[in-house]
Amino acid sequence: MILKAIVRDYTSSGVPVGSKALAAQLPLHVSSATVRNEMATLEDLGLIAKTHSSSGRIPSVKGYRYYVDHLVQPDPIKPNDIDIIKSSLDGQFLKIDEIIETSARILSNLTSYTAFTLKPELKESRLSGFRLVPLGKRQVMAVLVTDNGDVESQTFNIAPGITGDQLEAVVRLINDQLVGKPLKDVLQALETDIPMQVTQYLQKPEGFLKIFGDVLTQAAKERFYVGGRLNLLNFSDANDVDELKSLYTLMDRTDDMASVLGQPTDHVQVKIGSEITNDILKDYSLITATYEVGDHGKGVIALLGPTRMPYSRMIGLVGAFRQELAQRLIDYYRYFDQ
Amino acid sequence: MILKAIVRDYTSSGVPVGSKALAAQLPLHVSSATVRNEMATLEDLGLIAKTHSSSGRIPSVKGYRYYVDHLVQPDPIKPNDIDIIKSSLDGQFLKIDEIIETSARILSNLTSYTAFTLKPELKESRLSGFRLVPLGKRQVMAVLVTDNGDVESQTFNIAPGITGDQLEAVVRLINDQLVGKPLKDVLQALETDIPMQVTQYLQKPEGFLKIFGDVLTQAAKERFYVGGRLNLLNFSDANDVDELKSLYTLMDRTDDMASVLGQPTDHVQVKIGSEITNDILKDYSLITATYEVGDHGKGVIALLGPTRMPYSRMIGLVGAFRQELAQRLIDYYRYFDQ
DNA sequence: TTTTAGCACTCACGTTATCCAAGTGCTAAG
DNA sequence: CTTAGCACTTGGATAACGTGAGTGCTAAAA
Repeated sequence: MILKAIVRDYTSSGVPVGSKALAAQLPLHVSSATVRNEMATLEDLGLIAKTHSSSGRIPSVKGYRYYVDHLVQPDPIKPNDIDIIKSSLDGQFLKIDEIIETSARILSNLTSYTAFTLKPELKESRLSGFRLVPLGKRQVMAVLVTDNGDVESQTFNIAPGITGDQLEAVVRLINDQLVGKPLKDVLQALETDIPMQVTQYLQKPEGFLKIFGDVLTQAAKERFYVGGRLNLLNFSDANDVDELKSLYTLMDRTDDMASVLGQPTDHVQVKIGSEITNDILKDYSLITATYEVGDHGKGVIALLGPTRMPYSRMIGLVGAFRQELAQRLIDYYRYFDQ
Repeated sequence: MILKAIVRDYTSSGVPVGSKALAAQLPLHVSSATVRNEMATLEDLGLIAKTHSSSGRIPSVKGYRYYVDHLVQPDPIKPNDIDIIKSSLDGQFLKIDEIIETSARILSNLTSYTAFTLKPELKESRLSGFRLVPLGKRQVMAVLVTDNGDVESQTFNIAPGITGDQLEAVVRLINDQLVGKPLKDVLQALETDIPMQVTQYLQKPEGFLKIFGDVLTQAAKERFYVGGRLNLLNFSDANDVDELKSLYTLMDRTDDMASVLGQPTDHVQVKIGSEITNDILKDYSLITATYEVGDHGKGVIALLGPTRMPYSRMIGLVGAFRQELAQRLIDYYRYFDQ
């Protein structure tokens, strides 16, 4: 009960909490001396710590962990919040990416933290088609489609002397050889076999290979959205510019972030401080959750905030949001699939 | 001479400069008392100011202005810098946008400030083609091309019940009625005539209209790139989070930034502090320059830094860069145009 | 055995005092 | 017109001090 009160107090006030204030607030009426004794025990257990020898206590990572695992009860979501979520997700979306991106924004607005969303994915995607669409005299658009329904495109200019026939031959080559293969394999083929084969049709294949590689890596990337980047400025207690910089840099490295999020196993999962694999985030906490979209796979939402975040509220919020989002996406697919 | 020395000193040290240090440094050998007298005059003229009653002097906006207009001589660019520029621009680019984007990055790296680049433009662009490319069962890609060579595309899902014929009819409608018109006019037509006409072919035209509107506004936007956003953290002396936030927000508002940059008339132009139209930037300085790409129009590069930036170096750098970039683009066009 | 009152002790933090270096304006002499 | 001299101002760094919130420990009470 005391640990719970300490966590609640500290996360809401940010000030180390002392025995007296605690005693006054507890449902039990015991004196501050009693509380002090208990606190000493909690400290021995490593659940709380002092900032200096005569300060109040703050929860340690272990303390937060225990709180989250055994004590916290998620706040029921406020009607107001659920309204905001519902109405924000209510728009007319013509592609899932829009919904996912909007989700990151909603979640960050609601919490004043930074939110991440990953598009639902069935499995590792495979190449299902590649095309070159001529647009003008020299302009061509490369379009790549995966079996997950992701589309990636890039326009580029082609060097003079290359004919439409040549391009068609190359496109045929790609489609014949690579359709159906996982993108990873295709990327690898691009390093090995493909260049040689393309030389049959193009004298200088570099341009084409570059563009093909670009759309390919683009498509192979996780569909990853960030909302509320600027909120980092609020709660990054460090005025340390360098730390902020590396944080921002990290958030733009899709791969790193994807590995930080991992594939959460639980519905809602909390990683606290040093539990996060990435060192840069060792003073933050991360709430991750999956959302499942029927047979269209599952995605991830996540929330990054200070270690001393109000967990009960945030866990409740993320829990509610994952359900709303899943529902919204199921509706989306129901409409377009049929 | 004294003003010049004050600006040079202050921009490099950041500390208000006093009469004694100044006297020691000047090519003339006069005493500090003399310098003090002159400084009093400069202050009366409003060219320099004190931070407090017994402090050294710092240049005022007016002082910087005078310095930039009459005293500064741009540093010749360092061989090292020119190498960096040349080699960074030397890559294999298949589209101008890549070059422009890279430029922003180079410029920001070189200066540790924040850089902006605008793609060269001939004039206001006009719609030169619109297409819908079917990709899968329900997926369609909308592609819009302007006469400036800009391509904008979006994929989206179409509601069941819409046939290929219907879409083709709509595409024909768009192309018949709107090709050749300035994008602005097209955007306006989208508010007025078009919706009604589209209803002839689609019962629920909202989806299509949304996507068409999206690619259209996207294409109508200035092609605008920012490099070194994070550098703002270095020199924003304000630890004021809110100010930083509004700065970042501003930089993402393409329209606002475009209006801040204006269409510079001179080759290299300097706007200091409150001279910048936007209030948020009143404590910063902006160096803008145009670069001309033969008959492919002209673009803008810009550098945002603190008011106390080393102008001579920055002006020299931007001047050199605009030429390198122009040359690089001319080469680019020469290769792909022929 | 558990709880409590009492008390000496610790430490961060805000306030105040003090000193110092760097600078200024002004006056009178060169 | 320039300069030496001097009294005066100011921000910033450092130390001294008091205060309040908190602690641990001991001994008495429950």
